[in-house]
Amino acid sequence: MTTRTDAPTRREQILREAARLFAERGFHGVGVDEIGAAVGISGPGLYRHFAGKDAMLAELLVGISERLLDGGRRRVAESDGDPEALLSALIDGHIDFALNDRSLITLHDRELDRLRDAERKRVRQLQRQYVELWVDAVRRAYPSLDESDARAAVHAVFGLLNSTPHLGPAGTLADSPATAALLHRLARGAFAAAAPRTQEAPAGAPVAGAPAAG
Amino acid sequence: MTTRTDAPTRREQILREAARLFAERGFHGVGVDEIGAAVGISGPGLYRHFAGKDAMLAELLVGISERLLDGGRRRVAESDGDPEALLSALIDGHIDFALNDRSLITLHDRELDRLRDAERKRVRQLQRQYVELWVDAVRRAYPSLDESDARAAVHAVFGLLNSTPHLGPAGTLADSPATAALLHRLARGAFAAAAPRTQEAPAGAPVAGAPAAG
DNA sequence: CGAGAGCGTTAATGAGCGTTAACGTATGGC
DNA sequence: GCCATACGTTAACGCTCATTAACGCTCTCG
Repeated sequence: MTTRTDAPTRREQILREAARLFAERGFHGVGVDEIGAAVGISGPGLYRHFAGKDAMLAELLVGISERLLDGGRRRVAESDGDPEALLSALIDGHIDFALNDRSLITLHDRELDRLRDAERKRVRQLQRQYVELWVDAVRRAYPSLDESDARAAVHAVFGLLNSTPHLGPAGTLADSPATAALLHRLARGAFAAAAPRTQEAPAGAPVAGAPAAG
Repeated sequence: MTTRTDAPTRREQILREAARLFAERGFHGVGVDEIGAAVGISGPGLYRHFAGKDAMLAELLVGISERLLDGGRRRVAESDGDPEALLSALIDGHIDFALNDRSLITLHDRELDRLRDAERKRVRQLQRQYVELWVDAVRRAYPSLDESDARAAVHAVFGLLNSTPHLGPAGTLADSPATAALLHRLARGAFAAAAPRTQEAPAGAPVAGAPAAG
């Protein structure tokens, strides 16, 4: 938790506002004038800080992916070996991020295709590493899960945790500790149910309806 | 399952391709020429079938929302009163949709803001009704859940089920019945874990790490 | 003081794109 | 046979918008 005390630089200010606007109306739906206006300067003034609109998006997306991966790695490193605790820590970390940076979460999987090849590859690689980090943790906690199921479950739980933007306007009770705890329970419950009945992970309700789909 | 046998009309053809393209590159990222090319006509020829690009998006989004809500209502009507079975049926229905119409799922929560006021309101209203239908079903299955938690859980499970676009390119093993079954288990597990320990819904693993989020 | 870096401004440029105009071509009923 | 309708076409038009040009202001450092 390295908290910053110095004032946010103009650059950071721009990035934050751009993230908000991109999340609200999409990359193509936001004009540079609008971004400028959001920080009190107008239009082309942004070019003193960024090479272009694309560069802002790239920096945002790469930054998000790096932060997520770094956080995940840190938690793995700090883990004492208890797989359950590690999984809980990963979930909490992701929830923190999802609740505090909703707009970044929205961007993360929405505007990736708008990047140039180099940056898109880099972001995808970071995302992949983050996913695999989770997959390892999940499989350690639920050894009966095979790899592809674990990966699908991880993607699904990301979808679950990233649902925070749909919880209502930011700043309401939606981002309370209670919501964080609820999301945590949901994620744990999902993982527990992913493993097809094992002895060490007593999961799932007594199987009411036949779950077979299709 | 009202299967159509007659050939797809040009209109439908256009809608399907537009959905795919919008999902891939975003509404603003796709030009009318591109949509036209995808169905073998070019650019302005589309205007014989639609009033404009906006109209295509509107018809897609309204259509999705109506289909989802109708399906949900049908399953409620067909329910024999068993809340567990109803919830399972709703989940299966949503999974079917998510697996078979990935691009529509993607559009559903991504491009809503690009609609004009009237249509946006209509879509939101349909979505709200669909959510409330689920909330009712969930609360019947898990009476100990209070309403706002149930609603948050429903949104989260939608996020979980709608993660299918992230499962890899369509047509792979990702949209197999096994994946559907896995998603079903994940959703049920999440709901079961949402309710804070009740006697009738034996949920959750033996609470390994302290789930409190910081 | 004076030079130059850092930041902004407004005006112009130029491409992309949704939409409309104007103009064919088949088809099917009277 | 002929007119209307359905469905396309290509060629403008006009607007939006990212980017660049050209031009200040205001510090700070020598």
